[in-house]
Amino acid sequence: MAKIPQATAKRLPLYYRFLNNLQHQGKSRVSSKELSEAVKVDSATIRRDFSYFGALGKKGYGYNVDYLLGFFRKTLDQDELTEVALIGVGNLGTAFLHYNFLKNNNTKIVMAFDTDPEKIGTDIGGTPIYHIDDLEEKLNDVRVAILTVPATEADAITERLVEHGIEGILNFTPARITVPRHVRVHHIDLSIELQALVYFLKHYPLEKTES
Amino acid sequence: MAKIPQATAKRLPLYYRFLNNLQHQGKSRVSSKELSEAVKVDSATIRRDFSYFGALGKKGYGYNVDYLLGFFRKTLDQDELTEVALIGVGNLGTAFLHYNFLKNNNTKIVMAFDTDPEKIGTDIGGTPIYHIDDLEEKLNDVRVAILTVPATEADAITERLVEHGIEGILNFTPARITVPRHVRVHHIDLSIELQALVYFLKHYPLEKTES
DNA sequence: ATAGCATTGTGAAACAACTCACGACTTTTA
DNA sequence: TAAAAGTCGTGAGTTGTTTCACAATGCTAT
Repeated sequence: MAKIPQATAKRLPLYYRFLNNLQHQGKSRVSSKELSEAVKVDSATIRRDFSYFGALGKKGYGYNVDYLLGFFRKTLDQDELTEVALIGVGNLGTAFLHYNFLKNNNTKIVMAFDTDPEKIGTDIGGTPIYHIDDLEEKLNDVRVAILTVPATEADAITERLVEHGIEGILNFTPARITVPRHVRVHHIDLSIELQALVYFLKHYPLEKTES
Repeated sequence: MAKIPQATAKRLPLYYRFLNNLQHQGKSRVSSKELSEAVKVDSATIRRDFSYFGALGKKGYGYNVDYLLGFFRKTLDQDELTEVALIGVGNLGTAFLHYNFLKNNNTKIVMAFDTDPEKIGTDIGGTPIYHIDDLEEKLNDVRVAILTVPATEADAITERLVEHGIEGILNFTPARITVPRHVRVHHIDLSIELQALVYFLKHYPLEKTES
């Protein structure tokens, strides 16, 4: 399968989720136009995105929901479960643990780590919480971590994760962590997101007109 | 001031924060190369970003931290405080309320809303929590909202926010909310971010080499 | 002073993503 | 069966962003 643009890849889970909803509603067909309105992505972009996987639709008809969904399930490895570790069970971490039950997910948080003795040994939503000291012992072959610790801890823990052979980190701390090139890091910086929104509001006025 | 590329605008808060750190450390000069290593952005990109604001550096020397910082302070409206309302005081919402105290921020959450009677009337980190029924009464001229409610509530609350004249929404629900064109919405979908990371890990192998 | 070094600022090229617009084909309607 | 309507898939153009690479210039050391 040829390489898909990254921008497209980021939209796939969105499409997948919506198609799932449609299927549950019993809808069997959908057009790029309908999809567009629901997920707020231009219909031409949606058609282009789908076209990277071949001709999935029928002219004059649209897309068959079941077929499309089956296709995405394979493509997104929706069958295969990726195990994830959560580091840092503060408010943000806890939010993730509750999120965990979200359907249509090929990922599962299978363990969490913290230092708070109140939390160690308990579980949240079925996910056990271990002491961070036991990281190496418990981690086994988990390859993906969500980092929701205080920024000051980020570097030290990253180093341990890398040492253990982690492959991907979803970093919610403001620290820009340093990793070897074979480790993929996605940064989500909540403070920056808010500041960026505010900046755009002030400097990039939107149209005055209606929805 | 001419329009700055959006990609650049999103990086400004990052630069700003790091420069602030440098200043606190007493450093008075910095090069694009150093900056690059710290924030993980290519040094040419940093120079290009800065160049949109004019010639801020000195060849052969780098940038003066104080000067640069002063410049950004103005540019990012760092003096002006933007008030923000938080809708939904679950785990994620609570995380934001604790975040609130983050320095170097031109934004402040000044009120929060929920339906849980346990929470109404209390405050978290100094931010009062009101009942969502009182949204219109309390909101006053707050123009920006962070939406951390269950997905099922997203549309109804969005409508009320829009009706009240909100200008920007940072949406953490998986729902793709519908708003008039003059309202700016940024979506942050935690589940999608995780799935995208996993997808990239499987389909976009990184170099084997060292950091 | 002067030589050598470091670093910026930017033109131009490369890359990535989005959007338009339309031909081709299918479905629907009458 | 024929005409009309709907929708995909995509070539080509557009826009936005990153990166290269180097001349210009100021800094540092002696």
